[in-house]
Formats: sequence, structure tokens, C-alpha cells
Amino acid sequence: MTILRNPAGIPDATVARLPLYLRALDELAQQGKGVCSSEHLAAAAGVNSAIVRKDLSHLGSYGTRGVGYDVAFLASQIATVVGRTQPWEVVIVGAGHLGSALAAYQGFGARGVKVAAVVDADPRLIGTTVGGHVVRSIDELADVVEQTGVSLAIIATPPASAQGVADALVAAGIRSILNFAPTALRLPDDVDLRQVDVAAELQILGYHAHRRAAASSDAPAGEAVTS
Amino acid sequence: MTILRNPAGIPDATVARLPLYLRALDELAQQGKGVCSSEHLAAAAGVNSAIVRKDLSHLGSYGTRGVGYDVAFLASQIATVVGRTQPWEVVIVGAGHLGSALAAYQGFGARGVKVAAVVDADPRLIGTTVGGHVVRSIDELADVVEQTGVSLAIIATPPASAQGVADALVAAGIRSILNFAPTALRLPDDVDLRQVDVAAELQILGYHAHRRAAASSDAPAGEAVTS
DNA sequence: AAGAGCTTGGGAACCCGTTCACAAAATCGC
DNA sequence: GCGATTTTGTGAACGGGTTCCCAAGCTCTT
Ligand SMILES: NC(=O)c1ccc[n+]([C@@H]2O[C@H](COP(=O)([O-])OP(=O)(O)OC[C@H]3O[C@@H](n4cnc5c(N)ncnc54)[C@H](O)[C@@H]3O)[C@@H](O)[C@H]2O)c1
Ligand SMILES: NC(=O)c1ccc[n+]([C@@H]2O[C@H](COP(=O)([O-])OP(=O)(O)OC[C@H]3O[C@@H](n4cnc5c(N)ncnc54)[C@H](O)[C@@H]3O)[C@@H](O)[C@H]2O)c1
Repeated sequence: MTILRNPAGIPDATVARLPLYLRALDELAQQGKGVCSSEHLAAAAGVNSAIVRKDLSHLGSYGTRGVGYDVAFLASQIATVVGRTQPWEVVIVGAGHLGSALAAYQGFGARGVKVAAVVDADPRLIGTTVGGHVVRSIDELADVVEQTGVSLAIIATPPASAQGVADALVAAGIRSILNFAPTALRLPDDVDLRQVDVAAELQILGYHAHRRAAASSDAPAGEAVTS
Repeated sequence: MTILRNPAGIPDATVARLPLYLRALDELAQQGKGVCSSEHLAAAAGVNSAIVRKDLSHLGSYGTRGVGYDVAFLASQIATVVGRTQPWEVVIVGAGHLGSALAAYQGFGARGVKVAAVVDADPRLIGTTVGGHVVRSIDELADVVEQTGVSLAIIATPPASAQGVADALVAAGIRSILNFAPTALRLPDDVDLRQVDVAAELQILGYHAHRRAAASSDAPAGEAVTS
């Protein structure tokens, strides 16, 4: 009999939540909890319990009915699925305000991420140390990638440089990029891109704030207009 | 005749993309483009054109068939919808690595965001200047919020402090929070929360990288196993 | 004025994700 | 043991979002 070996059968929405479960489980473990229910885990991760059970069912049946999930075991299972069995090494491109904050960030270790290198184009920054990492030249990017064996990259350069940096990263063999520059990058299909746009997040919040304000002053309820 | 005045009829997914269109339109305007097609706008925003047209149709019929959209006019329409007619003022809580990077960020202005205040709990930081803002005490938060009239807040404190900060923000009247601390916040229903978790983003990228690696070494294609 | 060529707006189908609801399985108290 | 209680795992219903597709409407050429 043939089984379709499809660990990719995990839906994107679920994959996006696995890191939250992992963080929540680490917290629960630290609190000394040996087992937890989907309800507990849901509260710790900030989602609802039905979705926790549905998500976990995509990985296998690791729970015990009437009891819940073994915290340590479940954490190790999720860690295996997301590939957090050994730290993901990442290169940070751009050692400015944001890049150096990221380079100095102490929270990555516990989440299975390790900053392996920091590069920049500014000659005044090259050779200096940020967050314990000596800044290297962007011109050496290919060497840096090869030497450190990083597979993930963070772009923290101005938007104008981002596309060029992305192209250089791809040329150096990187296939996973987290971009903080507020610009749309054009990349080959086999490159995985995620975007963080802080200003956009604030504008989304602004939209809802705006709506709230309009609703409460304009028309407390109903909101019908005659014309 | 009664029209249902329902500017809230805009789906969440669309709202989340409006800031991207706004940014893309600003870029196109700067390039001297007076009109653009949904195809152009889609490319500039990094989405597909069908969804651009669908999204824009939720705001009204601002395009011209056979021609496209007037860049300046469309930008002003979207700006009105998202409430970017005047800058959104934001308070940053936590003047550490990340908080000071955000406080110094020059890119907010063009996106309709203005940092109005920075607060921290560390006595050594209070009174110092980060990004042109004098750091004030978290104890004065209520005053700061009242004086500056901010309506948005960014949490950039360690996870352990985040819930306390969030509670204080809500008590001070803030209803929109962007949280960078990797922790689930428990907040009243009428408070709007968005979360940025950099480590989680990297883990999501890691999952796919992991998959790619497994697929290329394990089984180049097909991926069926006999048992 | 009419036809060719573009591009929007939106109906409809489709797909994915969330929520609901409950049987199955485990533990606990007696 | 056995019924009460807890909690998982999952089918089914639901709802939203995306994609497909094309008629309608605009410009330009002839
Ligand atoms: N600072 C923030 O809090 C913040 C917030 C939101 C978004 N961003 C975005 O993040 C990015 C970085 O912001 P920042 O405030 O750190 O900017 P910054 O100007 O402080 O730093 C940018 C760094 O990138 C380097 N750089 C420029 N071109 C380069 C290239 N081709 N190769 C390598 N390095 C190059 C510069 O030398 C500089 O050190 C920007 O795109 C910005 O829009 C920053
Ligand atoms: N630095 C990064 O690049 C980065 C990346 C991802 C996530 N984060 C998260 O962002 C948050 C901030 O990170 P950071 O690196 O800037 O940390 P940091 O330690 O450099 O700064 C935290 C600041 O918060 C202040 N603070 C602590 N408790 C407070 C309170 N109750 N009220 C007001 N201020 C308080 C501290 O005095 C300190 O100045 C953390 O939750 C971190 O996990 C940071």
C-alpha cells in the first residue's frame, strides 16, 4: 500500500501558528506544567481552542482524551516539524537602527534563531561591532553565506537598496527572506518572502480607530442616511 | 431613499492591503505617473491585479474603463478611508533597542504616522533623548496620552512587562495597540491589537526551508512511499 | 461613426480556514 | 466495575477571500 508522504499537507494558516504554540509551550513548561489542554494552550497562544485541536491534528494524534497534551512531548514534535531541532542561522543585511536592534536581540536564541552574520554597505560601519557581531561588507556577501552556512536572511536596509540586496542574497543561494523595507520585492518563485511593514500595521490600526471615532460621534447605532 | 452608510463594509483583508496601495501610489506619483492600471498598481504593491480591482471596488468606482485609475485621486480616496488625512500620533512604550530604532525611524512621516512620545520605566533612560524625543516616565503615561492626544501605542518592552503596559495603556484610553513583545495579551474586546513577532516570522520561513531541503534530498519528485 | 483595443467592475465558482458539535476515549470517585 | 466528567479528534456547516471570466464602458484610429 502506498501512503502519500505529505508533511506539507499542513495548511499555511496552521504553519503560521505553530511558532506561537511552541512559544506558549515553552512558557507552560517553565511554569512547571507537564500537561495542558487545548483550552490552556489556546489561552497561552492567544487563539481559540477549536483551532488549536484542528491544527495539532494535522501533525498527528499527540493528545490524550480527557487529559490533554504532554507539554514537553508536543513541543518536541512541533519543533521537529518546523525544523527547530537545531538553530536557524540568519544573516542581517543593514546595520542601521533596525538592523543593530535585531543583531543585539537576545530573544532569538530561545526561539531557535541564531544571528550568524551582519553585513552593511557603509565603510564607516564595516569592521565595527553590533550586538557582538563584526559588521562585514555587503561585497563579501557570497563568502559570508558560504562560510556561515546561513539559510535565512533579514533585509534591514532602506527601501531603495532592498531589491539589489535581495538579488544579491538570491545569487548567494538564500531562499528565505524576511524584508523590513517597505517595498515590494520581485523575486524568483522558489524564493520564500515574508514582509514586515510597521507603518502599514499602524495604518490598519488607524483605520479601525477612525471607524470607531466616526461611529460613536456620527451615529451611535443604525447608521442610515436619507438622501 | 435610504442608503446604508456602511464604510465598514470593507473586508478586513482589503483593509490590510489599503496601506500597501497607498505606498505604491505615492511611489507611482513620485515617478510622475498620472494614471495607472490595476496591473501596474498590483505590481507596485506586490499582489495580483484581480484583487486590486476587487479591493478598490469596495471603496467605490474610481477607475475609468480602458484607462485606469487617477493616481493622485485614488491616493486621496484611500487616504480618506484609512483616516490618513492627518497624521496618526503614536506613543512608544519602551526605549530599548527596538523602541529607540522606532523612535528614530524617519519613514513614518511619509506614511502618515507621527511619534508623539516615548516612555520607559528605567530611571536611567527617563530624561534622555532618543530620535529627538525626550523619554518620559511610564508613571506619567496617563498625562502623556492626555497631553499629546495620541490614539495609537506601540509596545516595545520585554514580554514580562507587556501585559502591565497594555493594561496601563487601556486605562489611559488607548484603543489601538501594536505589540512587538512575543506574548499573548489579554485585552478588552473593544481594544484593537496587532502583533509583530519577528522570531515567529523566521520560524515560518524555517519551516518552508526545512521542507525544501527534505524534498530535494529525500525524494526529488512524486513523494510516495511504500509500507 | 464605427470598429478595434484596453481596462474596469462585479457575478459566480472555487478554495481555504474557522467554528460548531459530538462521538470516542481517557480518568476519577465511589 | 460503572457512571460521571473531561477533553480530544474530526466530520460537517459556515463564512470569507481569491480567482476566473466577461459584459460594459472608455479611448483611439480610421
Ligand atoms: N527603524 C525602524 O524602526 C524601522 C521601522 C519600520 C521599517 N523600517 C525599515 O527598515 C529598514 C531599515 O531601517 P533603519 O531605520 O535601520 O535604517 P538606517 O538608515 O538606520 O539603516 C540602514 C542601513 O542599511 C545600510 N545599507 C544601505 N544600502 C545598503 C546595501 N545596498 N547593502 C547593505 N547595506 C546597506 C546603510 O548603510 C545603513 O546602515 C528601512 O527600509 C526602513 O524603512 C525601519
Ligand atoms: N530588539 C529586537 O530587534 C527585537 C526583535 C523582536 C522582538 N523584540 C521584542 O521587542 C521588545 C523590546 O525589545 P528590545 O530589544 O528593545 O528590549 P530592550 O531590553 O532593549 O528594551 C526594553 C525596554 O523596555 C523598558 N521597560 C521594561 N519594563 C517596562 C515597563 N513596565 N514600562 C515601560 N518600559 C519598560 C526597559 O527599561 C527597556 O528600556 C521585547 O519584547 C522583545 O522581545 C525585539
